[in-house]
Amino acid sequence: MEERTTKDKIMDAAERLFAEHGLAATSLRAVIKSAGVNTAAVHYHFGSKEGLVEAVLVRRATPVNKERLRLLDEVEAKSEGGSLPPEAVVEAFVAPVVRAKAGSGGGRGVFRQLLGRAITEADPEHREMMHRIFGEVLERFTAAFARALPGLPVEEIYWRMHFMVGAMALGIAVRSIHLESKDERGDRLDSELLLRRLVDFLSGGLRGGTVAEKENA
Amino acid sequence: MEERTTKDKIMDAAERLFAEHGLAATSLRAVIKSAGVNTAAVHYHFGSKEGLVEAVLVRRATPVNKERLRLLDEVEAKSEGGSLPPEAVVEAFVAPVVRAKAGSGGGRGVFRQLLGRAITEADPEHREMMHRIFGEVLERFTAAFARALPGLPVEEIYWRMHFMVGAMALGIAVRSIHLESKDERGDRLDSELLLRRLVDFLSGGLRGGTVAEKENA
DNA sequence: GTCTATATTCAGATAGAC
DNA sequence: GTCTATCTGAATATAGAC
Repeated sequence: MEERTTKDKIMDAAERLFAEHGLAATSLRAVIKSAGVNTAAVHYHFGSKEGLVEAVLVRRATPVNKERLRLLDEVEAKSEGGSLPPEAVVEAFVAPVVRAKAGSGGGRGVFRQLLGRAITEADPEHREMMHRIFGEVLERFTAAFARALPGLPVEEIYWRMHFMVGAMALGIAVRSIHLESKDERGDRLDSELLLRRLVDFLSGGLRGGTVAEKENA
Repeated sequence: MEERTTKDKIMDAAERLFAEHGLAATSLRAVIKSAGVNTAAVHYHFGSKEGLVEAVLVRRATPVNKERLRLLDEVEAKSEGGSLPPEAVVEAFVAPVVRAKAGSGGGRGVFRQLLGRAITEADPEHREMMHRIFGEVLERFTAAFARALPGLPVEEIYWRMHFMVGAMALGIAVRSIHLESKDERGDRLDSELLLRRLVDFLSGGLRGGTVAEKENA
């Protein structure tokens, strides 16, 4: 199978345009034109624009989530039942997203859009989609953070995971702005630098004091 | 002047709809209908949809930024030329946003949308607008963080401020989901709780180690 | 400053032949 | 599975009377 199917052509074009112009601002017409496929093909293969959006997101998120869980497994294996280093868990959570390669179409751009959506859109349908895509990973990491940070209430962990996601999202967004003049090698190096900065910041945040402690003081 | 002008009616309606459905998803038609004004009034007063968006954002951001600078002035005055406590600077930066009252139309919702936009939209026009609205405040706080965290390179401060903004944005977004069943009193209390959680997390993050330190180790 | 009416463009989605 | 042609609605924006 050398041939890129119509479905793939559509997803590749959509991903590139979503990353570049945003989800809402990208029309199916633009996707169709860019992919060089027939007008009716999108509805035939994906049913609706939302269907296409989800398909594109899932295609990128699947390997990223798999890598996150693989790294977390490694960290847990190394700990041999002892304590988990918070930095290592943070890194397993963040690194696969930051490193998601631009590849053909811009995986990072798609994640940037997706994470931005998590902020702007609060409707139930959208939350369901996010849960389908990230639910399992979030549960696994919530448990891991609970182990890495004994004594921190689960509710606090829940909030801090959201703070982490937000910080990561804006980090990726800002980086995408600073990126235009870089070649692939510079891109790679910048990824690692952003990752180190994020891990430092987030690890420090996770170790911060808690409201409860202050109330008891 | 008891009368709400047409301009105000439009801005109030737009703000409510922007907060509820998002900027892109809100049509001028919906704004016009909700405000009960004439079809051409929006273009007459604001020139375009973008003009309306900016007017709404500026109206909310102005008092918030003023309050941020007032709080920062207080913190700096208290320090009397000595060291600045990072937590106090963080709180001055975050509190006015978290506390922005829903009022008539949902100030917080508008900020949520705006911050989401900061992530999803990377086009130059949009960045210019953000700079017009937040540039001055960001410069003042960059300087304050530099004083509060001596030894931390300016570039690191720059990145950590972005991480803070992202964490704050997702915190506000998640809170807006958990909010529907609360009355005004519960709303107020939750604001303060989220604020404490954010300040704890962000202060911890600011104190985190740096890439440079690790490279020199 | 405000109104009605409308121009113009483009969106998402479908029908039905092949 | 893919094509052409088109429906239906909605978007932003403007013209020109009052």
